[in-house]
Amino acid sequence: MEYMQQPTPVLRRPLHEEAADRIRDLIVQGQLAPGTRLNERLLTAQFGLSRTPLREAFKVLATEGLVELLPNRGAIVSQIDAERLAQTLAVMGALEALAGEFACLNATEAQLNEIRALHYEMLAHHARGDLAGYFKFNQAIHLKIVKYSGNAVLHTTYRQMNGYVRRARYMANLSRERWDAAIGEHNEILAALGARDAKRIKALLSDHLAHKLASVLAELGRPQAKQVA
Amino acid sequence: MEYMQQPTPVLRRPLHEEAADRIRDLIVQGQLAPGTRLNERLLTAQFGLSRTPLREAFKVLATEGLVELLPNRGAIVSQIDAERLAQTLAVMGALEALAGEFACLNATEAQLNEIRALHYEMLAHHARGDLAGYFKFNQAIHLKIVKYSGNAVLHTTYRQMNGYVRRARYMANLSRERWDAAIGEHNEILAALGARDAKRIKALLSDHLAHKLASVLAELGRPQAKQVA
DNA sequence: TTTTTGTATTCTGCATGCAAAATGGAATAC
DNA sequence: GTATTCCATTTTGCATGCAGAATACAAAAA
Repeated sequence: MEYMQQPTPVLRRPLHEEAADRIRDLIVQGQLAPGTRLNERLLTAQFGLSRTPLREAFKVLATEGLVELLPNRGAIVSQIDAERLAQTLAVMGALEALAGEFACLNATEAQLNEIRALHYEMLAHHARGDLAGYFKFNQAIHLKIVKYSGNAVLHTTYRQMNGYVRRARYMANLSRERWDAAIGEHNEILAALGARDAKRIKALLSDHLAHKLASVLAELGRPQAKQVA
Repeated sequence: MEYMQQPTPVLRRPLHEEAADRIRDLIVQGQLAPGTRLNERLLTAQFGLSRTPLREAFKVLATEGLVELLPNRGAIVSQIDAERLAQTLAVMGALEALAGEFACLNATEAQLNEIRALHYEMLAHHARGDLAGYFKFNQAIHLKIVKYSGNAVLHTTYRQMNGYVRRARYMANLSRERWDAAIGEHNEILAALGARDAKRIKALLSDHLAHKLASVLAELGRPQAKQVA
């Protein structure tokens, strides 16, 4: 026979990937707080695998910046450093502005409608004063814009940085003014997307993320001297 | 006694880091061509370590995108995909434009002088028609600008992408016109840096990288349909 | 009490072992 | 000649073993 059997969809994923995904989720969701030690014995027992793939997962997560490897003292969940947070948000701003441009050019109408749906969900949560719900849909919108840019490198990079930033939970005391302003900005962003106005969306997203950064910096009390963010 | 002995500078680095660094260099320098299989037995023999840290290094390099892990078939040097290359260059453009702004604000005069020195070295190689020498100093200048932005996240991200891109060696047949134009752009960039003109350097770097991208796309024959780069 | 020292235990970093999968031919069938 | 089957060898993925570093903690000293 000369036909090929397609390589079995996903019979089994490598254990180190499985482990990395599970730990990553625990970290990003906040179940594993910054500074928490990642005890190998406990985690191998919890995940039902051996130390080898677990330790491989540690290395992957360290490369992503979610975990810190201390020589001879194992791995801890990386601390949320105010300066690094600010720097990351600055970079995310540039990335998302670029993503917005591409999304204007490449996104299908169906994809824009997905974003519109999320937008109205978000408005609903804002109207109710539900910050957590707002936050969730807000995140989803930003991620969709980046995804529909069609640039996979951009998407991967952005998501990784978002994983670091999400842990900060700085939104907890978002002021009402800033919240309302953000909603206004989102309305404009949606309009620009619908109009496929790349220049405008770039400017809007750039400003939107700059405001977000400013509000985070205010929250943190501007601990850094230089303006690298 | 209550004094602390400082934690020994670097008595020994973890083996997986050592291995990752060595393999990364081999890949970025082009000694290990895209598609090359990374045989564990050979590499452990060559590096004088066991499979465990070597395989950890593979996972790190896979996370960085330099290596691809094929289930049950080990690791290969990742292929240079034209689309991914274009997407990466687009992202690097946005990153470097941002870096330029920060560098204008943060770089010391001494740091600018370093960049000036590299610039003149580059001009010398251009004058001699030495493409390899030009390429080397051109790279160095761009990396310095990103470094002196003072944004470590930006720097790390940019360097990682640069590692992927460098392997393409697309500069091999840079046209004389484009080369001369690039030199002109670099002169302007240097002037804007010296003048600490953030707005201008952002525009200049954005254009400069867009031109670079265009020249690479021309080289590759524009294989992608959508404009995601 | 507070600090220091000694020691048992735990944990990490790396090497090695083992089963399953993949690879490379040689022999066979078409 | 080309394609298929079989088997030996290699290679991978993961588990386990072992030495040394780190940690915890009790006893001794200040």
